[in-house]
Amino acid sequence: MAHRQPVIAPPAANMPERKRLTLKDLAAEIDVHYSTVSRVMNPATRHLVADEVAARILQLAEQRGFRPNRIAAGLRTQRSGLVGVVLPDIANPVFPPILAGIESVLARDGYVPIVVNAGADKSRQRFVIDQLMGRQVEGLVLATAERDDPILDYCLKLSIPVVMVNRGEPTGCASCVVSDGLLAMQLTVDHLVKLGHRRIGHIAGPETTSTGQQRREGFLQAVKRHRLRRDDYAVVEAVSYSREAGREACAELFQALPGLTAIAAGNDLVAMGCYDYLREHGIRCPDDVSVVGHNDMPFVDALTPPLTTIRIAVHEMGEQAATLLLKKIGKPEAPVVSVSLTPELVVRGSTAAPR
Amino acid sequence: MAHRQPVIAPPAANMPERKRLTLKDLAAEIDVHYSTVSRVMNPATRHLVADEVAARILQLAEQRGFRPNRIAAGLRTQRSGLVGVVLPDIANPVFPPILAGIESVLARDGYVPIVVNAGADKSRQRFVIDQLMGRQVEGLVLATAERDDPILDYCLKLSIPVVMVNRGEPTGCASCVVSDGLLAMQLTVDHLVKLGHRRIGHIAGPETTSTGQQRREGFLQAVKRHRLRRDDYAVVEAVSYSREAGREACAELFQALPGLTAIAAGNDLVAMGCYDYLREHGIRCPDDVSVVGHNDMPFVDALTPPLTTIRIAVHEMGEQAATLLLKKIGKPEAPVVSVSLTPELVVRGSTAAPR
DNA sequence: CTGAAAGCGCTTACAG
DNA sequence: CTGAAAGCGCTTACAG
Repeated sequence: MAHRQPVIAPPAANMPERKRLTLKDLAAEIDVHYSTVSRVMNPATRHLVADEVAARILQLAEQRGFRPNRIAAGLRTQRSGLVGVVLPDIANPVFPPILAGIESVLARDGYVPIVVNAGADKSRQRFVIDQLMGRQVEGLVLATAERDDPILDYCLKLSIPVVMVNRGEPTGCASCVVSDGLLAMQLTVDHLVKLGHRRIGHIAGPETTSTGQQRREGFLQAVKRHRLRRDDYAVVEAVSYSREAGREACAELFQALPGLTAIAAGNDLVAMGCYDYLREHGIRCPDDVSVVGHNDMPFVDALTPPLTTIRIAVHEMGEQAATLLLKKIGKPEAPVVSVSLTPELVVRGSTAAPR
Repeated sequence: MAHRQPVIAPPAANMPERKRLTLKDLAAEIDVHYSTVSRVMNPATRHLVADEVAARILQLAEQRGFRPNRIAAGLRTQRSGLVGVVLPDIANPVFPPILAGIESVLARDGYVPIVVNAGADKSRQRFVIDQLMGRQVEGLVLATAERDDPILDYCLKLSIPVVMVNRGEPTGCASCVVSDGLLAMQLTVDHLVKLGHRRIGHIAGPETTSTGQQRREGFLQAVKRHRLRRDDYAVVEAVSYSREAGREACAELFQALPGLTAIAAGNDLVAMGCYDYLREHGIRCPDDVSVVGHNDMPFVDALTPPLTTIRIAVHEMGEQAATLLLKKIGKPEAPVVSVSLTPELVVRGSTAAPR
């Protein structure tokens, strides 16, 4: 039912058919050269102009609502003020806050992000990056990184500043900012063990992602540190970070580790898949099995039971990524830096002592 | 714990320190005029060039990875290929899919969105729009619209193509695409009445939003159509679309309409606030009170009980908005159009017959 | 079919 | 302190 309503008023013939103003337009009005106006509009060169003249120009510009054309300026200065942000899937709730973080620090330096949803397909990602390059972005934030990602090589070959966010790449060829997955799993397992659990499964994220790998590693380190016996823990891999994959992996995990009392899920979506499985099989959480998530997505506190999970510093992640990128843009020989943000365990209702 | 790792390899001195290629660079290599290369790079003018020459140029361009500078082209053609998207809050889960929808249709025409998080403050929104204007955006998608929004006037004065999304503005000065709130509430109340409810409350969104207003209106129409008695329904207003405001408004509603058996919430967040209130007061849902949300946000099916709600065509909303905007950009005298998308009731576990 | 030229709106040495 | 000029990388009439 898409109903249309007709035009209310015909386009007024005398509408302010304003061609956008230019330096020349303003200059003509005050009878100075347009280069003078240019100097005044840029705070950094303003001091080159007599105060009185500058004031007059500024006032006129304000009054006319003049905004210098950044595209023209960018062409001349070879700086577009644009940064590309490549996302695998904007609908994933981790990304909005990361984006907000990125945007907030870019804005401080007059940069603006172009956000593109590139999906998981590498050739599509490459296409999208080409587009971005055509638009003269000065740098790229990649949230799509995988192990041995060809896209990263591609960017490096393009010699464009890049930073990876959320997922890293262990090669040290480009900066990245991630949440510390080793520590996260450490916190998770510590919590579970302290509650008394001795038989714990982990549902890992895909091995192609750095997060999946690192959390798996962290889990393994943690159970060993607690001297769990080989046959008292197990890891299965979810084919993707999704609820459905979580449900399936949960079934597998019960096969692999019968009698388990706790699950460390690869992320919150996977944890929700565990909830689904448990409910279907009449297994109560946390009474029979405890579940811990990862990410602290919005509203996981409203699940039943409220999900115990790892909170990652997602806004901060975006800020750091943008900061690093800006630094790299300003100084291409800036060192490659790998930032690892400290996560935090949020204990809610999905974990309890085993029976 | 932000640990830094040193540079792995020093920047190779012989790195492809590639200045970005230009038309002239390519032209020089094949010994044609750069205007010829320009004609070839643009599919629309390609036919002007001899096939053999065109093929050679295309091949070289491909080989060199040449991407024409869209900034320069934009300056020359006065078309930036940029569209601004102004969001009140990107963290709100309605927006990501809208954004995805917008982006997908923009991409078809070679446009790209610049997304800015402008918050709810009008002067900040104006600032952000000024920024976007400076970047020569060709049009604006506003997701921030309110009743009598001064920002809309501002855009109109700027005479830049605008379309509003998610929230509308009844003045008919600019196109908008929204979900049909009247129908939504109709569906909601029909469902509740059919279950046997006769004492129904509505928690409306803020009156400053078109959605809040329209849904309230829809609720009122629907209860009247069902001939509910004046004292068998009530409306209270939540100060914002948030869980906390929902919880507070829910308390008020129980004051205003004691013995109510069903709540039509202004949106899912508000519905979650109702869940909170009910739980705190030992009122069971749906046994004692049924709750219906609005939006079908991700994961509300995982709440306990799974939320009955109104699904809005959120991706489609973005697509339509972008389509309308592109049309307006191409033809400024295009009529103002108001698109209203049909919502759908999704029945889950939070509604049942009253006891 | 191809080249030469003008110009989009800026910035920024270079003179004066 | 201000002006005049060149040039960023394109597109597109205009000639030929």
